[in-house]
Amino acid sequence: MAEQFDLDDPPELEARYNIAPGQSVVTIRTDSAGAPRRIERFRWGLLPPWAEDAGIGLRMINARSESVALKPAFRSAFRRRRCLVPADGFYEWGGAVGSLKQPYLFTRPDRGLFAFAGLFDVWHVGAEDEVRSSTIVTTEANRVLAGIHDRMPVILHPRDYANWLDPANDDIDALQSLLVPSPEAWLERQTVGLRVNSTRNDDPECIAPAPPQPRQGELL
DNA sequence: CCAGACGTTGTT
DNA sequence: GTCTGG
DNA sequence: CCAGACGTTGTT
DNA sequence: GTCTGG
Repeated sequence: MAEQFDLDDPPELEARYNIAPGQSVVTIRTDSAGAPRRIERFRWGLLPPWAEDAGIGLRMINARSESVALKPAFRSAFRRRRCLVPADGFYEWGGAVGSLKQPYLFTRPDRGLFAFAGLFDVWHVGAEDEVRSSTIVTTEANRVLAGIHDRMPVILHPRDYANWLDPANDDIDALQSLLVPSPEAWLERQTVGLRVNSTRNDDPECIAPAPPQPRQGELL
């Protein structure tokens, strides 16, 4: 689960529209400030070395910025194994629509890429095999999320990528100070269809605007 | 000291 | 591994 | 995160 | 309610 790519010969990464916890995400990290950055796929859901089974990771898909420096599950990864998780959108779920939840898509206004603050870890299975996994740091939501959800993933400013990635950076306070809600201008919100709620749907239709809701009294 | 947890989200 | 609770 | 299953004996 | 699968 640590497929690695050559940055001098960048791969065509398949587009994903609906990534479930436990599936792989693309990550960027580096061994040192001077070393080349690596693109790798890590399993989403942090598996600390002491995990007894891979199921632990499914409960570690996010790490709270407020406590990430102290929690046993994340502390060492926060100190020494930080990464970026590039994406051009994320979903959050708002109130119920009948028995289902309404998903919303958040993107940059220009639909460009951003980078989540991520952590990774290495879980050893026996002497040979290992699983590399990652988690995404969350923080208080900004106003673009208002009324939908009170948490959001941390989106790093590009000028902070190098500091975040440098494994030798041990300025915990400075690192922690990066884990804040993004400026509102970085994101816009769009209502998308309920098909996002099933991770079996992973295609461009997931990010299409939601079909208009027929209202009561309206003819079909 | 040993044993047991180690997490987030959202809900009641 | 490391922290918390007892 | 959300959706969907969650169970055994014994057989239409 | 809680666990599993995606």
